[in-house]
Amino acid sequence: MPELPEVETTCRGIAPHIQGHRVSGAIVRDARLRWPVPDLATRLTGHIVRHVERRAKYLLLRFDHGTLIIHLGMSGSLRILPAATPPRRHDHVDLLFGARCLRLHDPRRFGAVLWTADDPMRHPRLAELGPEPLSEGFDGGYLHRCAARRRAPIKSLIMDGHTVVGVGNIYASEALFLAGIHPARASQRISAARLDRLAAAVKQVLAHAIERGGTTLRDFLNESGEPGYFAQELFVYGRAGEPCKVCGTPIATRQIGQRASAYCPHCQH
DNA sequence: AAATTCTCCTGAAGGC
DNA sequence: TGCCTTCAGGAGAATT
Repeated sequence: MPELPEVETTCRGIAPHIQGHRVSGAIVRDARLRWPVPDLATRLTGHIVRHVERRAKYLLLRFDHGTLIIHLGMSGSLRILPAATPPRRHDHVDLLFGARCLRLHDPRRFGAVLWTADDPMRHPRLAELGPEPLSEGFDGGYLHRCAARRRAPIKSLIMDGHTVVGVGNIYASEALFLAGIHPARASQRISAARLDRLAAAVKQVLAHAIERGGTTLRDFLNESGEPGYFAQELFVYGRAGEPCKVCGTPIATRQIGQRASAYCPHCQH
């Protein structure tokens, strides 16, 4: 499940291999992703990838005549491989660069490959997104304004891309633990001081994970490509029933906004 | 407007 | 061993 740190790591991993390189062809083996994949061969062959960047969990491959927008969904991954590498099951899309290719693998097909000839930031998928969590625009004050008069659980609020992008279930859970805030607490009933701590915690867990992802052996030229987080560093996510690492109380879980949510009943209020 | 529910899809895990 | 059921999960769409 690619979270923001993994998408960022993917972005950094593939950029050196395709930025400034000319697309020599494309193969769409299965166009049935979240939305139908457009005819990439016709659209991209002969064009040069000018820049690779990330916005939220979207990867943007900028060309002179438009931008390819890629989302990895729940199970997607991108790798740089020899173009002749036989495709495995669920290898849906190849962007060819001479002897190499950028290959999209996505078993659950929740991912997306979209094309826009206009400013990608105005694309319907990107236009309404909130600030990047690691940007200056995201802080306690901003979160406090978002939380005002909102009765939704704080966990739902920070996982909503309109509030802030890239905070998935793992990092929302971990950040709320670090901030000592119960995931189900009504957003409007949390003090500005505690929201300061929450914003800081979100930045902390994401920055740490990105740092780990960047320093971990991730070779986009070969296999590898494991999750960008480390189970032994998690305080609550995936630890239901296990003792809290701080106080020893068993970690509890409950459904919040259709998502499993783990928290420490003693440390989080 | 805000909140909630439904939906997509497959691999993994659990039950027997 | 193997078949069947259940479930997770990002985020858009539909619904209340």
